[in-house]
Amino acid sequence: MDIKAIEKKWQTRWEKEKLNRFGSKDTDKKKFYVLEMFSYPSGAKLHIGHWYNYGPADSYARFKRMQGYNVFQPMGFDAFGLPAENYAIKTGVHPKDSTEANIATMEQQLKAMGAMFDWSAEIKTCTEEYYKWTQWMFLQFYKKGLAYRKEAPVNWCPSCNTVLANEQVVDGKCERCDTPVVRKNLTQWFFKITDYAEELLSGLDGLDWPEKTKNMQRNWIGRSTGCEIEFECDSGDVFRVFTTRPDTVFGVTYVVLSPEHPLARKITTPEQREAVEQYIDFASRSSEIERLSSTREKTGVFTGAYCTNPVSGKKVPIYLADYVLYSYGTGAVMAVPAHDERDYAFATKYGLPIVKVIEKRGGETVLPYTEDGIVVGSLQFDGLYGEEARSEISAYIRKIGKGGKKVNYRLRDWLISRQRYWGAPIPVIHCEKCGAVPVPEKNLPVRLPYDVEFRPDGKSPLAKNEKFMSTVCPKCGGPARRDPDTLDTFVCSSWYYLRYADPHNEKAPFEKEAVDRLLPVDVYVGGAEHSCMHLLYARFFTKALRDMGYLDFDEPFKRLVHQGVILGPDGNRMSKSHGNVVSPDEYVNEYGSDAFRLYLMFGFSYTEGGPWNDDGIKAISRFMDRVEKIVLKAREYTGKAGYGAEETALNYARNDTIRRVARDMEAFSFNTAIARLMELTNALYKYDGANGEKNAALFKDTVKDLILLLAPCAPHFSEELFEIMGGKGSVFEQRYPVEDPAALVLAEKEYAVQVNSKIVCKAMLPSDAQDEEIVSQASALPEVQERIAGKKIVKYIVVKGRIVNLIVA
RNA sequence: GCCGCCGUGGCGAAACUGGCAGACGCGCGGGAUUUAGGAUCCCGUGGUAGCGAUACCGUGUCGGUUCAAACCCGACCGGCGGCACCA
Repeated sequence: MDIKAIEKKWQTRWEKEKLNRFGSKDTDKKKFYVLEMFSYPSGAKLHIGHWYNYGPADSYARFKRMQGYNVFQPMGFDAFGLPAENYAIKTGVHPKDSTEANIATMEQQLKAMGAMFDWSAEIKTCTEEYYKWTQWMFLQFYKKGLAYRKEAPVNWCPSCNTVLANEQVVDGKCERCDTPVVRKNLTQWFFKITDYAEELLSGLDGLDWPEKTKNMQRNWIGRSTGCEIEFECDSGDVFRVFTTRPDTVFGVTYVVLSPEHPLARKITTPEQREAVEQYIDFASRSSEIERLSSTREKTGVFTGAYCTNPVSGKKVPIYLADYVLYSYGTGAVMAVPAHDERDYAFATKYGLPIVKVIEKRGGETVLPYTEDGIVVGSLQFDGLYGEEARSEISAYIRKIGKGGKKVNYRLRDWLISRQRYWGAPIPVIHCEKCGAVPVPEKNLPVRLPYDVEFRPDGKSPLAKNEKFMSTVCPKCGGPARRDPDTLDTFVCSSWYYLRYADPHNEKAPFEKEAVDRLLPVDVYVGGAEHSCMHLLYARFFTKALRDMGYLDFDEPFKRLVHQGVILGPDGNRMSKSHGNVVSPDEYVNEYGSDAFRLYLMFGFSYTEGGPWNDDGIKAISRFMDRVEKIVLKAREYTGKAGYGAEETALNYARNDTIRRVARDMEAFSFNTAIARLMELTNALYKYDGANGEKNAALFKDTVKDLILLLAPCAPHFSEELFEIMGGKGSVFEQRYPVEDPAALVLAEKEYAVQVNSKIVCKAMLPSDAQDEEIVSQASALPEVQERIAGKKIVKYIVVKGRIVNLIVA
C-alpha cells in the first residue's frame, strides 16, 4: 500500500466533501463537543507531545462520530505569549511574523495528521478579530466589579521582565525560566477570582475529572475554616487576626503582625522605632524563597506596643515577624506558643511566656501540643473538646462583637497585567482628571502596534511607543495615556472554547444560543500541567460570564482527560539539552501518520505516557500489514460452509471484540482497544488457516467489522480498506458496529474448577445451568472425584461462567 | 509536615473493580518457507525442580479480613505529584 498516496487521497476527499465540518449534514443528531487544548505555536513543528494529545483524542472523536453523534472538534492557536517575544529579542524576527509562519506550518502538519478538525471554526488568539473580544471580556469584568487595579507586592521575574500570577511562580521561581522571583510593589490589574473561591471548590465534586486534578485545585484554593478575632491596641487602633484554633485563644501570649501590615509603623513606640525600621527593611530584602522556607530560623522584633485579648482580657505584646504573611488571612496572627510549633519556636527564642490551655485526653501533654484536646484554664469553656470548643468560642466572640467564624482561602486574586509586548493590550486609558477610564466598547480593539521596541528594560514595551500611548480621555476629551501593559495570555485561553461555538461573529464574542447549544465541552483532553492555571481560570470565566447573563451553564468542561507525557528513549523528559528529542516527522514519513498514531495509542497507557521506543512502531506496521492481507483475502472468499463450531467461535470473537473495543475507546484505554483488534485479527488468521470449507459471508462481515472498529484509530488506512471491500462513501459515515448479544451467549463456558479454593482443572460447563447443576457436574469430574472422595461438600461458590469452588471437609 | 497517586515477567503493559495473574505486543527459543539473509507463517516463553504428566513459589515488605486478595484493611519500604512558616 502506498501510504503517502492514500493519506493524500483521503485528506483531499474529506476536505472536498466537508466531512469534518460540524453539523454540515447531521443536524438532527445529538451534539458532542470534543476539545483538545489548542496549540501554542512556539516551535515551527509539531512535536511528539502534540501528536500524543491530538492523535488519540481525534480517534476518540471519530469513535463518537461513528456512534452517531454530531461531533464538533475544533482546533486553534494560543498565539500570544512570551516565547515568540523572546525569540524576537534573540533573532530580531518580529513576533507577529514568526507566529504567523509557525501557525502556517503547524496547520499543514495538523492537516497531514489526518485529524477531523473542523477548520472552519479555527481561532488564533493574536488576531484582531479575537483579541478584540478578549478586551471586551476585560471590560465586562470591569463593569461587573471583577477587575480592579491596586498597588500590591507582586511577583516580578527579573529575567522575563514582567510580573507573574501566583500560579506562575513555582517554588519561588518563574515557572518559565526558573529565575528566582522578587517582590515588587506595583500598581496592577487583577481579576477577582477569589469571589468565586467557594463555587470553584464545590463545583469540583460534580465533575468527571481525574481525582488528582480536582485535588490539586482543592489544594490550590485552600479553604480553611476558623475564626477572626479583633484585638484593640492601647493606642486605640484595632486589627483582626485569623485563626483555625479559637479554642486556644486563652493561651495567646503575644500577637504578630507581618512586617508589611499597615499598623506596623503606626503602633511602634519611639524606643523601638529604630529596631522596627531595621527589621522591616531586612524583611523586604529577603527573597521569596528565603522567606517561604519553613526551616528558616524565626526572626522578629518587638514594636513596644500592647493590645488586649478580647476574650481573656489579658494584655499581650505586639511583635512583627516575617513568618506571618501579609497576603494570607488578615496579615496578623495571635500567637499561642503552647499549641503551635512556629509560635513555640519564636517564644522560646524571644523568651515569651508559654501558657498551656489544651490538654491531651488520656495522656501526657507535651508542648507544643497541636492536636485537638480538652480546654483548660479558659473560664467557662473549660472541659470542652476540639471542634465543640472552637465553635462555642467562635460563637462567643461573635456575641461580644469581636469577630466570629470565618472561612479563609489560600487562593489569591489573579494578576493579569504583563509588562510585555506580545499580548492583548489592556483596554484602559489613564487620564489625569478622570483616572483609569475603560475604553468604550465601540472603540475596540485597542490595536497592538507593529512597530515597537520590545527589547525589555523593565518597562512595558508599549510605553515607549508614543503613537500608541498618546490618546484622549473618552470621558473628558482631554489628553490621556493608554495602559502600557498587556493581558496575561491565560486571559485569551480562558474563553476560546466559547468562541469556537460562534467563531466568526463580528458583533459579539458569541451568541448566547450558540454557546448554550454546544457547551459544555463533553470531553476536554490536554496536559495535566494546566491544572491550577488554565483549567481554574476557564472555570472562573464561565461562572463569571454566567452571572453576567452571557451563558447558562456552570462548568465549561464536563469530562477531562489528561494524556501522559512521552519521555525520551532514556526515560528523561525530552529536551534539547538532554539530546533525546524524538521527532515525529521521520516516523510519519517512514510508516505513515496512521501507523504513528496507532503506535502512540498502543504502546502506552494513554494517561501515563512513558519512554519512547521504536520497536513498537515496527510491531504496529506488522499489524497493519496483517490486517491488509486478511482484507485482500476476504475479498476473494467464496466458501459456502454453514455454521459449525469454528464459525461460532469466530462470531463470538467478533462480537466480543466489538463490545470490548467500544468500552475501551470510551475509557480512553486505547492500548487495550488495539490489543483487542489484534486478537480479532489473530482469530481471523486462525479461521482462515483451518481446514475445511469456509463461511465467506461470516468471514467478510467480520473483516468489515474489523475495518470499522479500526477506522477511528487508523483513519486513512481504514478508508482505503473499506473501499477495497466495496464500501461506498466514507467509512466515517458508517455506523460503529454494535455487538449481537445472541452471539455472545455460548452453550458452554470454561470454568476453573476449584476444590478448597485450589484450581484442580478447567471444564466446559453449561452456561445457563443453575448453581446446583454446575456443582453436580463439577463434582463428577475425575480430577475432582479424586480429591473429594470420602469427604463432604460443606459449601460451594459459583461465579457464573468463571469459577466453581467446592469446599470439602 | 499535610493531601493524593503508584509499585505486577527480561521490557511496554493487561486483569471485566474481590473470582483462572501476566491479555496484546516487544524480546527470546524452536519449526516451516528461502541458495542465503530479510520478510512472512506456525508453535513455545513468570520462576524453580523434573525427560515427563506434575509439584511448589510468585503482583514492593510484613500481618489481617475472605471460600477466594494485584485489588479490601493495618503497619512499613521505595517512587511520583500537589500544597506548605497559610496561622
